[in-house]
Amino acid sequence: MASRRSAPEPVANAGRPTRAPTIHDVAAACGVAASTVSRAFSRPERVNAATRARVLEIAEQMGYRPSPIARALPSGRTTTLGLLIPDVTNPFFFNLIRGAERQAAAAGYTIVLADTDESAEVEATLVDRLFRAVDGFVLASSRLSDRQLRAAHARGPLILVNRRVSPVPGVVIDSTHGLRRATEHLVSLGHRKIVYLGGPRASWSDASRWRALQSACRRLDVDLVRIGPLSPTVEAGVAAADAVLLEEATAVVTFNDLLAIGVIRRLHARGISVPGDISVLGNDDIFGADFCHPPLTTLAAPIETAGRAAVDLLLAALAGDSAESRRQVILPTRLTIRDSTGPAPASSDARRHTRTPSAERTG
Amino acid sequence: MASRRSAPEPVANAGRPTRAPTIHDVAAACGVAASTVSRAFSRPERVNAATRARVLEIAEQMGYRPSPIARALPSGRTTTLGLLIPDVTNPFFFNLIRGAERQAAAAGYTIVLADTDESAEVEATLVDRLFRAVDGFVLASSRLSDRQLRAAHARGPLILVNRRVSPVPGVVIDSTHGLRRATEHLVSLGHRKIVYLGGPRASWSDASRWRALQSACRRLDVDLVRIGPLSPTVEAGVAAADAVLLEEATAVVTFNDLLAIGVIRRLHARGISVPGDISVLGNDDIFGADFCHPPLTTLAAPIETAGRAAVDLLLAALAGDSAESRRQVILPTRLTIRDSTGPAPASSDARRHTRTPSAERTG
DNA sequence: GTGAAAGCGCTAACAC
DNA sequence: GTGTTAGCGCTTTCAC
Repeated sequence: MASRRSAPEPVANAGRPTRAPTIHDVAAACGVAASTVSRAFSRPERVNAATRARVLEIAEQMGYRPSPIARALPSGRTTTLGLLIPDVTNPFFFNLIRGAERQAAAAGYTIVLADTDESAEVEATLVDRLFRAVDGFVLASSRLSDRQLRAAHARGPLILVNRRVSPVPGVVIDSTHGLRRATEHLVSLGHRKIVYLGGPRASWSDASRWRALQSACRRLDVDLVRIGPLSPTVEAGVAAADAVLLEEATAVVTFNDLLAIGVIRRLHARGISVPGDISVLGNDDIFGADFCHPPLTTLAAPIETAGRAAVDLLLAALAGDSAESRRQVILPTRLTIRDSTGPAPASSDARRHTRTPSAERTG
Repeated sequence: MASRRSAPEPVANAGRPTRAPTIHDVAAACGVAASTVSRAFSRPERVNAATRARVLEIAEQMGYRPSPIARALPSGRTTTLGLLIPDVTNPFFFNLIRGAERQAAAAGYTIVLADTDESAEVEATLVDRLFRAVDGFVLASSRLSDRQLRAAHARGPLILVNRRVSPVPGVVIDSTHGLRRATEHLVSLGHRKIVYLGGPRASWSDASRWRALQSACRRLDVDLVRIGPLSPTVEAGVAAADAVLLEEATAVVTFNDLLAIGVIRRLHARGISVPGDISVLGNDDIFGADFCHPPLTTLAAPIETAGRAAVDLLLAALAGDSAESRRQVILPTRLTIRDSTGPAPASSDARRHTRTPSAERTG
């Protein structure tokens, strides 16, 4: 927003800003060198208390504000962190953004937010473009390849969220334990066959959840089938619900809550009761999971904590704390039982709705 | 993320980045002057096609990326837009952020996102701090005073969302018409007394909605009382529900959907039916308004469009289009009828729940 | 069409 | 403790 040329007189020409005062203007007004003004702001302890006070006061009077741009050029530090998200409107990321933003702000850093539109190509372009403009990156649910991520990490500080690529530091939400609890929960309710509604193809979380669910189901000897990959949206859930019915399962676990909400909506529309006929279990516990109908049983993911932790790791890396910055933070999920899961229907009931799918589809 | 000193050799020292190649490195490798390399990137038409091609190719090979910081210093342009939001976790703003982000990205701009934590002071500090780091601001639901906003506008490009302060350009969502429709809707259902649950004290939208509701109620001769100011959250809605009952109204209109969801939750907990005993009408149509229980009748606000429009105005201002950049965009809301509003109960019923509030409160 | 040179506003040695 | 002097990597006149 800097304009140029004109002198820094306090002319009130609204809209057409006058040149903002620089360090030199302040220096001249104070009768000191520019470097002293610089120090008064960035290294206050290295300047005489009296002169510092005078400099600060006059600077304040003149309306002087240090230019972050000019400051960043010689120092190499922008006090800015890049946060890349596949889809800013996915509610899953809201609290991630919040956590990251809060933690960054607390440390005097500003967040540059960009949406990669679920595209590896866009993501790569953004990393390239922002590389010199930020001190480091937090990449949430990155769609880049392992190779690309390692290369980016070699170029500068980089933290991954929900992705694990050695040796890049990161924070992952581990659903392994939670999905075992979830499976036990379903089995205890009499469910013997589960459908998993998978997430996006390139999603690390999806792969990880699928593996965890497979292992839990094997151990507990329950049938498991997978449908997907699916876009992690309500609409995709609506569209997948009919396929779920064809599988003749009594329970469905979804990659995320959005899919779960979509499935429930479609099942309701078809007159199928949740959890009476089919139990639905989500993942993430997003905003709304507690007030949808029925309230969703889901694996709560501590995503705000993850955002905070990612920024902490990044700040540690920037501070040169190599031990801390090599860490992998693992956050567990927590099974949150609400009303979308219930006892499996007696087997005849369970199948009534799915035995004649073609007839029902026309309804 | 620039490091310094070391030569730009392609050493594979992971984590410790080598100095990134500059325009001078490329120039040397091409046997041209640095200014030619500069032009090849920023003014391609002013350089011979052949040399341009060579420069671009060698630059690509060397992995050269222009530094946005260094570029911004002499040019004064950062190709970055500041977006300030009172609360990034408020779902109302999600689509605003999306709209702004998409529109900015399409024009090659990057969004710097900051959360003002609903505080005028934090907001003022952020504007100050980011002023020289961005080309302009979009302030959503600003908590600053009119005076502060005019001053900021005089310093540089600034667009307001959901706030109207002449002569600062902006986009507002006008609920006047929508609230009249909403009131008619309620009156047609037999409601004669409405409670309005107000939003934050400093909210322009709240004042505007209150005025619109007053005028609609006066015209239609229905009783209207106001409760608030309230924080625009589910929790505040829960907490305000009991006070609503004391007013012996049959309908409640809330500043936003979050409050509506909170009110409904508390009413349910008390065994009061929505819309059987009381109708609830929200504002905004946020994510979740369609799948909460009962689905919310609400005034849908085109907030993503607002985000897009705000960035458009800002880009116009940056392009020096003074006509366009002085515009006020007004976006209407749309009454979306779902299931949280219904016929007013017969008057004896309507009062049963509120006549003995102290007795009920203990239950 | 291309090069040389002078900054943009600040930081960071290095003297004094 | 403070001033002097170089830059940081790029853009931008101004010559040629």
